[in-house]
Amino acid sequence: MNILIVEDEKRLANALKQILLEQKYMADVVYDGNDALDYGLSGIYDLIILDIMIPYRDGYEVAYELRKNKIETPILMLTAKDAVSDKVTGLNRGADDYMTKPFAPEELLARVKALTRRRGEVIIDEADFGDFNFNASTSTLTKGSKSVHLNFKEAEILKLLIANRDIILSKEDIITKVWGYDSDAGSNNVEAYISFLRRKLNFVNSSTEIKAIKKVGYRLENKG
Amino acid sequence: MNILIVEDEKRLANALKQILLEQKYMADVVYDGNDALDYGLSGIYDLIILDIMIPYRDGYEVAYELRKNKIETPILMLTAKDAVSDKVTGLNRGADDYMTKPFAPEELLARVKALTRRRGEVIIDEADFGDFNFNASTSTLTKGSKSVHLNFKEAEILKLLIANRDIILSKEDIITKVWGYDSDAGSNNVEAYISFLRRKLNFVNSSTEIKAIKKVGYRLENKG
DNA sequence: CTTCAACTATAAGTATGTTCATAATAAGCC
DNA sequence: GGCTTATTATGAACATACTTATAGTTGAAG
Repeated sequence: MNILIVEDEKRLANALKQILLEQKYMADVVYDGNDALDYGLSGIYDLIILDIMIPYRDGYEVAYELRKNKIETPILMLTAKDAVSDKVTGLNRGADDYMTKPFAPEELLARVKALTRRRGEVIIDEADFGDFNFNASTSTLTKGSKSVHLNFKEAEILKLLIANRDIILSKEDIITKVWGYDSDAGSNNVEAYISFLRRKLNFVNSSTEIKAIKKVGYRLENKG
Repeated sequence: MNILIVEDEKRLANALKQILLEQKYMADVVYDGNDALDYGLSGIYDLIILDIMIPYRDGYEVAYELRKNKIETPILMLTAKDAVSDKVTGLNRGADDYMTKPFAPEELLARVKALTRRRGEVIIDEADFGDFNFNASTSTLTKGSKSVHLNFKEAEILKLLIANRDIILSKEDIITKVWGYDSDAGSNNVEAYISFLRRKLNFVNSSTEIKAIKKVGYRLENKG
């Protein structure tokens, strides 16, 4: 899956690329409207993430030109939170969706997923690890007949741990991915949630453990 | 858009049909697994909402048979909340998504929308009424440079009011659609939220009013 | 044994949703 | 028009869920 990121703020552009690469998307980055148009017109992308406030041509114009040239690539527009939104109202008619900055990585990924979903593709977001099952669409952690509901942050962290079962996740990783790239959450926030998660894993009698590797991070481990 | 509802609990089946018809979907209802298969095999549906616990053949079997017969219609499975979910884990591989009962109409509609979305179709959920703009994907109510965030219930009610701009919505309607078909919320719940909404409309200096029609319901009105 | 990272209980903060009591308002009646 | 009554409006209290912050405890490595 190929994604074009159009964003002049380098820090954000890199963060976006990072987030997408980790989810096995391919991502290219350009920093202004002219390049955006060049790259976009190639038609090789499955999605274009397009900031509105960019040099040379703004996002609206890029979207408009692409559509005029019969490029049907889905466009996810990014707007600043304080931007006057009636401008948006009338103008973003080339976009398929948009979101306001700043945003949490998960929100971005959900939208990217929706926009790149192919007909017939399964939505169910259910994962197994060790002896438990985690249903992301209902945020329910189950083992046998026991279930608990996970709240948002617990669920995000558990999903991360499951997705990265083979590598050790650092607290910084977790903060960046769950709290957001510009969050100021501290490491203890992560520790607290890890603690909540362990309690719930324990509650459903799972034999899976969240192992802490000192000074490095966390990893799921399946004792059994 | 054609939807097949497979649900033996009549009350729920009717509620589902109601909800869908109001959103301009076409909906047929059948009450058991045999009929589900007959109807489903016709291939005329864009979506099948399939309860698991139904007479003759359960939902899993229906889904499996459909897929075996090359029917690619998206399937949204319904499960009871207390159903043992590891059964689900292994078996629902014919389904595209599923949700647990009971659910709020909006959750259903969101999933239906996702499953029936066509490539290139716009997701942006933004509505204008009178002088304000409401962005459903960020739950933001805006007029000019002023914005407020609406919480879930406020947003749902406002969406309802906008969508039904020409008719008067009764409190019962609102309860059914926002709180759910089996909710026991009272009319004052609605009144309270209407009050919150008016305060927020006022905060952004909108000249739009939520007009109360005594003994009947509410309607948006655009003074200006 | 000491030290530092990790752990966890608990409290405080924030957002949301519900309920209750009372105030305001409109409609019907004299 | 005033009076009565039913309905709606609203502030405040209450309840709950989630998140963050504080601080003391535990435990492993050196």
